[in-house]
Amino acid sequence: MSTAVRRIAHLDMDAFYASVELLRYPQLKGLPVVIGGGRRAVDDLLARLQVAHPERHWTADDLADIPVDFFPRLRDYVGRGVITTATYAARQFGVGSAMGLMKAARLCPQACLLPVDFEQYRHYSRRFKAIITDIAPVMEDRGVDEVYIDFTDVPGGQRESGRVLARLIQKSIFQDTGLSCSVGVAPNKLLAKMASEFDKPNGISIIQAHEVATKIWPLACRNINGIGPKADAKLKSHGIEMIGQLAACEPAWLQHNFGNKTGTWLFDAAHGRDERPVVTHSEPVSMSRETTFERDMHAVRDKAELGAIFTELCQSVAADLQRKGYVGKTIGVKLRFDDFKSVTRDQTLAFYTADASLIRQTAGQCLKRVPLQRRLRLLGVRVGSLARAQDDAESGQIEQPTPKPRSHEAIDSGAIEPQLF
DNA sequence: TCTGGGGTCCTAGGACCC
DNA sequence: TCTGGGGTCCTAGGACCC
Repeated sequence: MSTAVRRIAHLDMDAFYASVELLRYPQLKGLPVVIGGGRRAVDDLLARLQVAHPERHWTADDLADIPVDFFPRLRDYVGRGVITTATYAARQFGVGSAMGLMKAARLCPQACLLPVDFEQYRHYSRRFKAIITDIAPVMEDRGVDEVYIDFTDVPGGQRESGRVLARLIQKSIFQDTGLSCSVGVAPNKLLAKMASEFDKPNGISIIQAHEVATKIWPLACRNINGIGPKADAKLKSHGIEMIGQLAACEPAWLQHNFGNKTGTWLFDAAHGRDERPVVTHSEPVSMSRETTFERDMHAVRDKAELGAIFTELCQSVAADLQRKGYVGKTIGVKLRFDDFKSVTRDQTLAFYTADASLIRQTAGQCLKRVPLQRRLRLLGVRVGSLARAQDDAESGQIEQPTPKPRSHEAIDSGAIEPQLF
């Protein structure tokens, strides 16, 4: 087998959505630009255009023709959207991903606001990934703007500890798309991911196995992919702020305080140990659709509107399943209330389906098990326990009539009210 | 001025079966 | 009648990631 040193790269596109938008609107280069707001931002934008240029009827398809001086500004936005991404110029103002647009508007009112165009981002995503696999075929998809690449057995993958190959990939992507990315190369995914953050944008960073103490231990624990806000806060409550401190903990103490599995993982991660392979293919586990309403909805007063949205969500999930060739048998709903608390309910059928009306019917049963006193801000529909549609047909498990739910005290007792759907 | 949408994985309790 | 474990499936919630 290979005697080569294991070298894993993590490649992260730089401000991906924003950079794609700047390809389309180069006149915005260097200006603070924020992307987000969803459908609402598109509608606002079109409304502005319609007022400014009434001689033409503007639709979402016309956005590429938007006149330079009519980019909407953050200060004009009203609504409950969040920022999906922001250009580096906008980040200077403290504006960033997941921040509410209203808050961002106070920090940087002059920032341009662009609607999210996932079609376009997916297009560029496919392009840069195709360039990578042409050069280095063992690639793991980590979403629209990130991948892991196994350099170990790629010709040239060992030169300068991977730097030469990283540079080649970086250049090839830029030449084809005009987009830049940052790459980290290390002995494993955990370290590679951290390395790619070291020199952004357009950087290449190498971490060698012996450099964990010097390059990783001085970093905050939060930099470990997998330590989120909760785990970080808990570590801090024990006085553990830096990865070096985590590495110095007794494994037994970590296991006692964080559970066997997490404790072991924390210790290994702090020492830069990670044996996970680069996974080139994976099957989806679930598909879902959800929507946050423009305003909080009342189960009774907005019954008709909610019902229509609910049906639409079921139809969307069904369409997604059918388009991608999957069927599922666990149907579920998700609700978020005005106090931001969420609940889920699901039900597993005795057979697989991708049928919109059956999903709607089953999801409706789930919904009946949720107390609906509070107002709703979000409704979602999920289908899990997926199987490929063909496999399912071959095994003769295609839709059968009556779904057989397990015991449902709440439904049977009729205790839940007000009832909907 | 509150906080999107689409996912994965883990935990934990209960049902149910052997 | 009382006593076990072990294994799997289902459900609900939560942490985390992009």
